[in-house]
Amino acid sequence: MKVITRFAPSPTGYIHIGNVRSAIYPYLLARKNGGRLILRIEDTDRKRYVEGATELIEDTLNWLGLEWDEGPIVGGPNEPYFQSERKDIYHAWAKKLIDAGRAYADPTPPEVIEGYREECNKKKVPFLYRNFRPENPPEWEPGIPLRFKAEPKSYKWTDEVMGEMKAGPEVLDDIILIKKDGYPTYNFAHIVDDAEMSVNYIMRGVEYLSSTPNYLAIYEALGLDRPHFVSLPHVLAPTGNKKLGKRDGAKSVTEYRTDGVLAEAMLNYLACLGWNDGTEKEIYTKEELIESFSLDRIQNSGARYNEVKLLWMNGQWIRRIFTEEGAEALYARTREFWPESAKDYSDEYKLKVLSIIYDRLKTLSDLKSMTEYFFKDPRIDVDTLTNNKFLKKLSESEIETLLKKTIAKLTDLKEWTADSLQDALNELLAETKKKPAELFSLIRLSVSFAPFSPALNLTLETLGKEISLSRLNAVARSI
RNA sequence: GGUCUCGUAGUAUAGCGGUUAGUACAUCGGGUUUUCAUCCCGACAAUGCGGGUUCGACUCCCGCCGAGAUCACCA
Repeated sequence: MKVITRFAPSPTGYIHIGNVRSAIYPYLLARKNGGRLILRIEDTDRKRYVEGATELIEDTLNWLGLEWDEGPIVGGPNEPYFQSERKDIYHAWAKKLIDAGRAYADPTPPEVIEGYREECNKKKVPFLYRNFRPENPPEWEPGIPLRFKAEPKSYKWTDEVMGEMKAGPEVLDDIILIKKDGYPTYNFAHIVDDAEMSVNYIMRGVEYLSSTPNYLAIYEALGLDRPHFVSLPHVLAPTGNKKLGKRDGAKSVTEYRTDGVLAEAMLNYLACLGWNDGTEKEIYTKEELIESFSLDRIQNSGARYNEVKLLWMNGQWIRRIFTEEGAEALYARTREFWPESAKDYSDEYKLKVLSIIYDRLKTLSDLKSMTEYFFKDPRIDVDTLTNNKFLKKLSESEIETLLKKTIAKLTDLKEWTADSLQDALNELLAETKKKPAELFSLIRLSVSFAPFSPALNLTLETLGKEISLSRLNAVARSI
């Protein structure tokens, strides 16, 4: 049987890291099994609809490389893929239930229903609407909610993650199928759509586990085959025990993107949060994820989101792309991350800077603060020099002497390469009888005034002879 | 409150009746001619509690405790 699954988000805002995982797993399942992934937009709640949210979802999926086989943009045999455009379909299916005596129009005003609920709470008995069914329901027509007519019975089913499940009649109730505004509820719409679209694997958060018996009753009443159910555990917020949500300040996937997190790292981290293949492998490409994915290794308890590990993984990916795909491949992804001052420099120069700094990056946006001195003369601050832990035992005149010797040595240097610079630096060390910590710190700080920088010979080589010497001279004059 | 789910170090996890309970992130220490980072080495650190079953339980069963989900004309 061909696997057909879907990602069915509501366009109510951005996609954050807590909910993008329910797109990743269906994607992996579909690809692993040569199946299909459908993207369906569940926009039946007009009050929560956010303009532009659909585009944001599509954009996020594209960035992560989660391409869908059917849905908005790409189309497919089951159009339309927006629930708001499928009203007629839901009404036709609702008719089937009405004709079978399994649905009824319910004109009861919300306040009255609320009264029933309070009454039950007061008596400490569970509130079940089926105990309050209206005596003579009218003919169903638009403007009146339509309810399912539940039969109190027990259900058993299998959840691919949670295992064997069962529920008694006490959870079955007359849920709303079609709202007063004519739009279907999620509870009804997803069943109809999944049936129409031949979806046979439903992956969604565990919060739907408790509602499953009610869905089972509807499948049954409609004579539909049950799909496979896959409940995905929640991603928990960094603190507390709640699922990660926007109110915890859950960042959108887009935000991480602009902060210089690579799509590969994001996909890798999120896929492995709550799933593993049983090996000790940590870094997975998308293809490796597809290859090793399996439902039975999805964790059944919530996993806490840990940004520190995401950033570690991002560093791993930055280095991996550099060493395996090449400096240009990494450079191609850095365009919007350079400091303003780098604007007029050549690609060649920036590529050179990137190749000596890349293994220090946790995110691409670190480039902004870490490479400034390659593009713009740093502000000379003598205190930084004299307060440095290696330099503070040197007197100002000693510093001046060392700088002069360095300038003389480098001025005479014929060839300005990493190797010749290293040789010259070593000679200076011998001639001045200074420790590397002292001499190198002095030179490093004089040309960069940065808290850290790449190996000294590489920094000087990249900066070039002219700039290196002019910066050293400028510092020597300021002492 | 009813119903359901979950419970290995701070975090993510491996384990599937017999292990010195493994790995990664984090933390701490050390190494690689300066710094920061990478890389390498090392240290710290866990089976929620109580009963069973068993020669033996993290692993199977029961109870408790703790955490979460759900009980909407939201999805």
